[in-house]
Amino acid sequence: MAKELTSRAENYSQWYNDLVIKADLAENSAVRGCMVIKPYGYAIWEKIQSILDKMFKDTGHVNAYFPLFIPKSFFSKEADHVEGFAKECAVVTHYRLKNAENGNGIVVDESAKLEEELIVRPTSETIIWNTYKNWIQSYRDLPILCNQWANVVRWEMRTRLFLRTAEFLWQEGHTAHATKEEAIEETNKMLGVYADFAEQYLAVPVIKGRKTETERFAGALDTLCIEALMQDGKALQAGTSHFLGQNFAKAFDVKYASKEGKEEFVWATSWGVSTRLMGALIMAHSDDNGLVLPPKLAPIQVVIVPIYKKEEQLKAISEKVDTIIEKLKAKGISVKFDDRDTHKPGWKFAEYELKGVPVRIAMGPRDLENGTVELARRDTLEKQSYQIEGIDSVIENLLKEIQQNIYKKAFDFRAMSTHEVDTFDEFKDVIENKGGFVVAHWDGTAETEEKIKQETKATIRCIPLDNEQIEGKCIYSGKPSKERVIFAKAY
RNA sequence: CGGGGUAUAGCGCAGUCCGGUUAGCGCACCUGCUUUGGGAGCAGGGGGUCCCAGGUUCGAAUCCUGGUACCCCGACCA
Repeated sequence: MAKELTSRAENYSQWYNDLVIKADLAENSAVRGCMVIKPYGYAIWEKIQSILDKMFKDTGHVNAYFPLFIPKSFFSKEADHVEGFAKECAVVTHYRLKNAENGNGIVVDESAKLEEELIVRPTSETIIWNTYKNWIQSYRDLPILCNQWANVVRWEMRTRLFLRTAEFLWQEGHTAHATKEEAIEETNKMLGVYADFAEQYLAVPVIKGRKTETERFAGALDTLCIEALMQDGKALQAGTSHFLGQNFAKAFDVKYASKEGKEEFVWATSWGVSTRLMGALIMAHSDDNGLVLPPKLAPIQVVIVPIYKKEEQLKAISEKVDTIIEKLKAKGISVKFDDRDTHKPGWKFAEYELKGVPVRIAMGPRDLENGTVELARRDTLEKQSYQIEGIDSVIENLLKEIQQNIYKKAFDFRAMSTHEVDTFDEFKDVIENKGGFVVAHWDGTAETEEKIKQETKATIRCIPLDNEQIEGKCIYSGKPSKERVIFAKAY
């Protein structure tokens, strides 16, 4: 399988696509640019959802739901916002079909044209702020801390499973605050939640940073992000948290009466992560044997494969396995006993490796005699025999160790793939030949950023939040710079 | 929207240039026997609108005309 995955893969993106499909995560749908998330892939998404949802609630947020369709007029109220999204919107123009007069199938009924077109949401700021207008009168109504789990549609030119699909699943938080300070604090807080999630659950190290003006969200005053590095040396924006200032409050006329009795515009934030996180998960950890899932997100943490010749052997194995399953479940570990006789053990081994199951238990006649099982860990592919007695604790610890090891591996890879450069020649060389994060001085202008992008295809991923302030010279213009920023080619 | 490519079984492909047996191969699928500690072996079997429409021809997967869909590279983007 390893050979099959790589030999057919002409490049990294082909490898990625093969992996997604073979690991049974997702496939292209009949609809252009959309994907079908298959049960195994969706189980991972559900894990991501449930953990994030708890983190949101622990930070005082509640869930709500807003409409899929946005009247066109709403959408155009914030100038930057419409500018940023206009080119990728799906538009609903009619509400009825009819039989074609020539008897050839179904056509759009032209008499059912909508007075005002509806936009399928590419993001929900406008419809939500139009709603918040009715919810907010006084400082007593603030803050509003809402999140919604939803699908959105962005009519992208080019798509790739999980990384960029025309329709994707995400969560979008939309908060309203009385003061600028509070909104900025919220923006930072949620970026922290995302970073914690990425590092502790996805086991993907991320850099918390600030987008440059050109990379900023359409309509935001400040966009914070977490940037991750994939194994092919390209960067992936894994989540964003925006400080929207009063832009949307002004566009939708959302004011509140302050304690002092003054009328003030509300301050806003929005933040989101999407099914793209699954792309990050896949590209950060997988190897040629398939997916490598961090135990905290694996739908199946332990799979048990019996090895037997006769029915009696399977029976004997099943009895032993039952007690192991019980103990594991008592520790909250999800376990699957695959006793199908339609596939051979070797086939199952390969299959569960492809699916990234962190720990595999094999039990055969040899083990029955010795009172042992064989444990195999997915991250290192190492195998070792253990006594059945106390195996639940061994596995519990092993899962923790795998979680840490996967993170460490990704962390070391990023450290190894991060290069500081001081000249543009060096910069071009690293971007071209090594990839990864390139840390360099930049003069702070959009012109320089644009020129570097045109010449190298590398963009400024972010300006790290905790960035050390060191004087230097811009690698491109030679003008003074007060800090280094992170460049990379990105997905 | 520019440049390139592809369309043949569930998947991956050969055949097309140079028209001519019953359209073929690998994987997958079904049956049987032997197997089962790393994707088993042998034997047999099923499965086709050769993208669509028209044309040329005794004869078209193959040639001609028109259309459609998808993929890759750019531009755009979470």
